[in-house]
Amino acid sequence: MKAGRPVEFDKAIVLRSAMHVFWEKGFESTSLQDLLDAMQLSKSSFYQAFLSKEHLFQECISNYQKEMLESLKQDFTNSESGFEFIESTFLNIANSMQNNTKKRGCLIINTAHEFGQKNSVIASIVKNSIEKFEDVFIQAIKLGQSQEVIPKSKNPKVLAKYLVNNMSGLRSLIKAGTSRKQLNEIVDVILEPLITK
Amino acid sequence: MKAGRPVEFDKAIVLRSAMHVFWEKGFESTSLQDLLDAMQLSKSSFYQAFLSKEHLFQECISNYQKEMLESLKQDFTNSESGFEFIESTFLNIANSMQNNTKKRGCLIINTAHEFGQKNSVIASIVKNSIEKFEDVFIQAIKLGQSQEVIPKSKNPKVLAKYLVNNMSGLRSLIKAGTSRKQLNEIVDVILEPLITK
DNA sequence: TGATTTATGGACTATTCAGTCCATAATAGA
DNA sequence: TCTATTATGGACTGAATAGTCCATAAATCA
Repeated sequence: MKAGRPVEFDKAIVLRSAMHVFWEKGFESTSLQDLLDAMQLSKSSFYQAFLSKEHLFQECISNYQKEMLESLKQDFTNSESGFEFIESTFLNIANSMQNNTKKRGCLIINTAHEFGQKNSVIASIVKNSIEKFEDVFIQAIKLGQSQEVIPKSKNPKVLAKYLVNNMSGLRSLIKAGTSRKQLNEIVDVILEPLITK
Repeated sequence: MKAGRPVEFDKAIVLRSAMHVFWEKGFESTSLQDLLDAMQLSKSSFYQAFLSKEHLFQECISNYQKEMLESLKQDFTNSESGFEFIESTFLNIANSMQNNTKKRGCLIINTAHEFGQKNSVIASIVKNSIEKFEDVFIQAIKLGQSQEVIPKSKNPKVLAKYLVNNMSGLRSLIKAGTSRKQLNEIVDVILEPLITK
């Protein structure tokens, strides 16, 4: 029935390329040309496939969230201790700054900063993402409680939000140039409310 | 000896106007026209007085830092308890989100996010600012320790960095749309390491 | 008043921006 | 091979960008 010239690129691959550019430079500072170069697409193909820079961005942050969440869940599944999962998640962030590419921080948090509440579609993707991350922490905290490491008096939901708060904070401090050693010292304090009282 | 047409604007006043625009929109998304409108200046006067958009921005964030730091120090001076000063600082942030204008967050943290380490001049202003804020917290923690509220076993420098970390985190969560109630719950947890053990 | 000095308004430039459009290329099915 | 269909390259648009430049305005000093 239908026919037509076939697409010459793999959508998943070019989406990933675009995501990395946005992650590196943010939305506003990424020009269409930056995207076309990274994605190796002509303008026509770009607009045909992604409608606009903003639509593409939405796809990118949704993709990012999906990948990061899966990776976090995987780490959690592989971990036997609720507390140690949380601890290693934070240590990973603190030590990721040695890696230049990781100074980009978290695309979701970056987006929260760049967009705030200005764009409702993007704001809701951000909010939803944060809640998903929280959910993983909630499960880890509950596991830690059942393992008698985290006190049962603590409210898992509140603690999880506190953890997300500190994840965001670390991202900011990394961008501000805080040293790895200092970040690790901070992480020690961050974990205290999980085990005291 | 010298003469010449006198300047028709108050530099401090127009600087403050510019600062508010940058605070609201960030550096990149603020156009020169936005600035000229807010400052009520012609292009010539602008460039004569401020050299470039970037120079102006540097002046603005330096000014912001000065003002905020003075305000924080004032609060500290007016406070009798080291712990209560810290507590009320955090509660203020958590509750500031009701105010629309405060959703702008902290200009220094916003700048850390927007620039990262891309611009060394700006990066060093940001780093310096953060250290100044830390210093106030260090003093407050030491006061709290002498008042037997904060355990003397704690390292004031590390605790102060932890507090800055959480300040940044709160700014992010506010931008991401977290509710006031949730922010207040988070603050309760944030303060725990100051008083336990 | 006239000379000097500085500020200002606004025209101008060159670049970049996101996005459109169309002629053409490349395929599948008949 | 012919037709229908979709993808693509690249020219083009109009708006916005930061920044320059110069003639003129407005003041002081002599």
